[in-house]
Amino acid sequence: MKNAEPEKSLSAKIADAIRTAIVDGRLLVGDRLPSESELADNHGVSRATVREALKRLAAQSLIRTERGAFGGAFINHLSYAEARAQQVTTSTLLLGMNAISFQVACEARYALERSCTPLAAERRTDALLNTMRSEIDTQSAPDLSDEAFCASDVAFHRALVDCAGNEVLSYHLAGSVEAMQPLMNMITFTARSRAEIIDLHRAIVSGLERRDVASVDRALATLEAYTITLGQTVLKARATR
Amino acid sequence: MKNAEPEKSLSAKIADAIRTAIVDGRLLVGDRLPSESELADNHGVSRATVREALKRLAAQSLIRTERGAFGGAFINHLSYAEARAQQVTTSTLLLGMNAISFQVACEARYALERSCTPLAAERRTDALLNTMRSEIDTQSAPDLSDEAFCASDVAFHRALVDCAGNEVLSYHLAGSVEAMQPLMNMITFTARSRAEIIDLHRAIVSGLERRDVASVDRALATLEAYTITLGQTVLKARATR
DNA sequence: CCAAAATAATTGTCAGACAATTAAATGCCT
DNA sequence: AGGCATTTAATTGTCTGACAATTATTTTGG
Repeated sequence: MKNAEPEKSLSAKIADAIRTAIVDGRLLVGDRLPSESELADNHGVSRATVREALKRLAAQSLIRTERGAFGGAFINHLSYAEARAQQVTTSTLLLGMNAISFQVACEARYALERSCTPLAAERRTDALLNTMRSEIDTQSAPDLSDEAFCASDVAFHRALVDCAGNEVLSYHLAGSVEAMQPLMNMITFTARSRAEIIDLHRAIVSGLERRDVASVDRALATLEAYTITLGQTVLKARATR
Repeated sequence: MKNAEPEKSLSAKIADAIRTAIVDGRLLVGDRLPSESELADNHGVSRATVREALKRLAAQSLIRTERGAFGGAFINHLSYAEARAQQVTTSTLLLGMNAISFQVACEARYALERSCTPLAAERRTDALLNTMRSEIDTQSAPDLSDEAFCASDVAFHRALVDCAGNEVLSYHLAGSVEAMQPLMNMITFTARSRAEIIDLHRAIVSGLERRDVASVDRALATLEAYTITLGQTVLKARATR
């Protein structure tokens, strides 16, 4: 039986070896890898090949490199911000490249978002409620562009998610909420539809304030249905164009 | 005001430029990038630098490269499998590196998982229910290792998530479910605790079969509470060791 | 003792070369 | 003309050696 694998390049193999060592815990945060020259000798390849492998790992935020004496490649501490950025990129591309129906994407996003309402109602802080109110104000400006409206919408929902007071949850939801933005940007929001959305946003804030889980959930369900309707309208208009 | 950025390398800048073009849709799936030599000329850098940039993009599955005449770097179609693999890696590392309490991770995971029960009850298929039953059988083997038990547990929950019949939802939940496995592997499952978990798994399958959302949700809530209890027991035992 | 300069280690970049791979073009034979 | 083998050209993969840039440490000079 021959090799079924599509013959990875040396740099890919070396990157895989190091990545596995990191994920398995054989290399710990802060550990320094050998210098590029040493790695090249160890693996019997040139320094250029080692560098390509290290750049692959750096692209995944697994390592960072420092120049100068006693510099080198260090196992990176993966912060929430980095992890979130990567997840948003991946999710955005996945949605953008796979001809996913607006409805399916929307369904997933609101299903996930509604999962945090019980925690959010319990733990919401005044600071986050104020953030949400401030975004509602932004959204109410009559001369706002559709893109700015969507951006504020994302900020509003991020604050909602953050209300759950669970960083891990916020991290996971970041991808599902932010990756929707390009799809949302395709929608032309009329004054009427903006008003509807803003009303629902107000209902969400009010529900959280009163710790009324059911009303928040209801508002989100209505928002989901309304958003899907808007999406379908856009698609229909586009089809007959 | 000086540059606040920590002086990115040329290869990072070039990678960023191409990545932005992909995310913004200026480069579409299947498009071919210029050859490495052309890119080097265009950007006024050496081929080695361009290659490092391309390897960064390849590490994120944004491009693939083909050798030979008319080969080159092509904008990759990001499949669900690739996106999921990346998300699992990122989530696993995030959980492994951030001293996240077992409780917080568990809370997030079950909150997300419970979000798909309504859809799962509505759309569950016989095939997936059988998968879940088969995993329950696996889990019931008395001589199963803890690791194998956890692996089967993950497979069970993946099937549950897939019941929702929404690929986007499955993708997002893959990270939260699979990234918990290393944490779960730290738990020593007694015969007693396995029996409890298996009973709850049976309740979940039965609830899905009857399309009884409330009973599935109840079983998941119980499972969450029980898992957190188990985790705390392990931590306590470890602290007094 | 302190500050300035030299030193050494290390990554970042470059230039040029050659090997390996692969699609297309060419040539040859029937 | 058609099919098969060979050549060609384009392109990525890898290697080598060099030099620039950066930075902690060491040395030197006052």
